[in-house]
Amino acid sequence: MTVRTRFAPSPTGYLHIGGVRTALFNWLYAKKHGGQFILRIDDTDAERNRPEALQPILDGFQWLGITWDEGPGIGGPHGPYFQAERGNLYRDAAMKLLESGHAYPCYMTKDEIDVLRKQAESAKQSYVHRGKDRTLSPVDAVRLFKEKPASIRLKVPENRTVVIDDQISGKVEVQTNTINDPVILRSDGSALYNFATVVDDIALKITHIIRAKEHLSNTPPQVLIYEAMGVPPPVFAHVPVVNAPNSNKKLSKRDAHKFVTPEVIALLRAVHAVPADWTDEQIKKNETLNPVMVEFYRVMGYLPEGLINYLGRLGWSLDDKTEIMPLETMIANFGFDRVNQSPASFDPQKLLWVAGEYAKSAPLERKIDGVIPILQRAGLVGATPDRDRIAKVVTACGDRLKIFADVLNYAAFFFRDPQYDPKAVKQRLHKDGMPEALREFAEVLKSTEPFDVPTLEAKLHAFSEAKQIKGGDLNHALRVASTGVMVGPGVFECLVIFGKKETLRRIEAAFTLPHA
RNA sequence: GCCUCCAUCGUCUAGGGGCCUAGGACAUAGCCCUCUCACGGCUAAGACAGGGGUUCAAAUCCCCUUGGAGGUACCA
Repeated sequence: MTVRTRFAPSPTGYLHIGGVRTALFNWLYAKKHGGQFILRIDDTDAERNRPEALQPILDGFQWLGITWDEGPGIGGPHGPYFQAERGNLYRDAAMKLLESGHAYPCYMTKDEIDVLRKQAESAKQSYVHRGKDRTLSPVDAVRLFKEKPASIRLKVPENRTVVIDDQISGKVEVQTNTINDPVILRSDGSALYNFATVVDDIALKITHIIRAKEHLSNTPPQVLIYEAMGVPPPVFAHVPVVNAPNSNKKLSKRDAHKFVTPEVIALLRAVHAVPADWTDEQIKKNETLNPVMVEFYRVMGYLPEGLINYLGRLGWSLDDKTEIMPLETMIANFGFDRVNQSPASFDPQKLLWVAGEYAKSAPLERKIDGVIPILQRAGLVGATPDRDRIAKVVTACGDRLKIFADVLNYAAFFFRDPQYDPKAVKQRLHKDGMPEALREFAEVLKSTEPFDVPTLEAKLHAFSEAKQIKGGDLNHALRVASTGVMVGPGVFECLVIFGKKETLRRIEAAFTLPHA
């Protein structure tokens, strides 16, 4: 039997980090066993879903390389893959359960149920719903339902223990006496999640249900539905949830705005991810550009493999020391035995480190491609950028580029005039004797040939030795004069990229800077 | 309230009775490298929630307490 796993996102317009991690585990498990990964769209909740909100989710998966074997865009033998289009299947399944005596139409009103619930509460007992119509014979139930439609509830068997052999949580036992007769079909004929998901998982021949731990308590009623439908339940694996950074609270969409800190806002503005005239409040309200969503990392220039690697290691481990591993290793070794039982906090700092590790080994062309849109958004290069020059800049930046947005921190001055940092000017450029030394060294630069790193380096050494000044000081002054800031790639690398003429122009311009 | 699940450094984790005076990684601090920053190297600090058992031996098994999470919907 081939392994079939699935992920069922709601089309909400954005892809949540926690959801991606769950999807990834499903995908890894399917890949590892040569099976299929299915994407099913959970769009039954009409109020919450907007049809146009599906594309960003598909785009997110595509960016990450999480491919699906059946689902939106490609179809498959068990479609449709949109739950909203499967309503009749749910109704048919519910009718079958009615006919087989596993379900009943519940004619009790909300008020009646409330009275019972209150009674139970005042007696300090928990209320477990058992509709009074559950004793109807199947024939009567069907007849009655046809005459007078109502919600349909599953008949939960009495005095039994439902055992779930969860691949991650272990054996979980629940007494049926604590489970309400769940509504499986609303009085308007639409299906409830617990029912729709089981009907679909059966139809799609899902063999392994890998989902977030929060669904563990949904599982016993679902197992009962499988039973009522006469189908053996699939294997369950409930993955612990992803918590917010440094927190023991679930990373949720609801709290997403909390992660849009002043630093994040500054970051988003820096990479021009949001229109310049947006207020902080508007940025906070934006749902997609938020550190809880994958789109944020795409915009900031994270390598998708890095995100995958990080997410794969969140709640799962290969061994006692491996942090960075190629996807093939992850696929070859993924298993429930090494998935943790407790929640894991999402750590943006560690993600950044992982991203940096991937950036180190990324091919130059990839980095150029990654950096261009960011430079374009910042208005630093045009529609047809000079790839050769960007290649030089990216090479000069080296390991400093952990994410592509870093290009703005380290290399913006290559694409515009220096913006002089007052502190740098004061400390480095206007240090005692430096302006004079720099002026003399500029003369040396004029005659420097070839204008390359070794020659420049040798000239500076010779000059500072002859003038009895610290090479470092001259170096710093040269950096500030030509780049405006204290940090960046090696000075000589910068000068070579500028070229002699531009270098001299920048130094000359720096002499006009006022003293503090 | 009731039901279910969870509990090792700030964070991600290794650990499934003796290899543990608890290992690795991120972050933090210091030193080294160095023209700055980043990278790299070295070092430091930092955890078995508490209490009972079981055992010659417990981070590891059992129980209780505490803490946390999720559920308890004609939400998903």
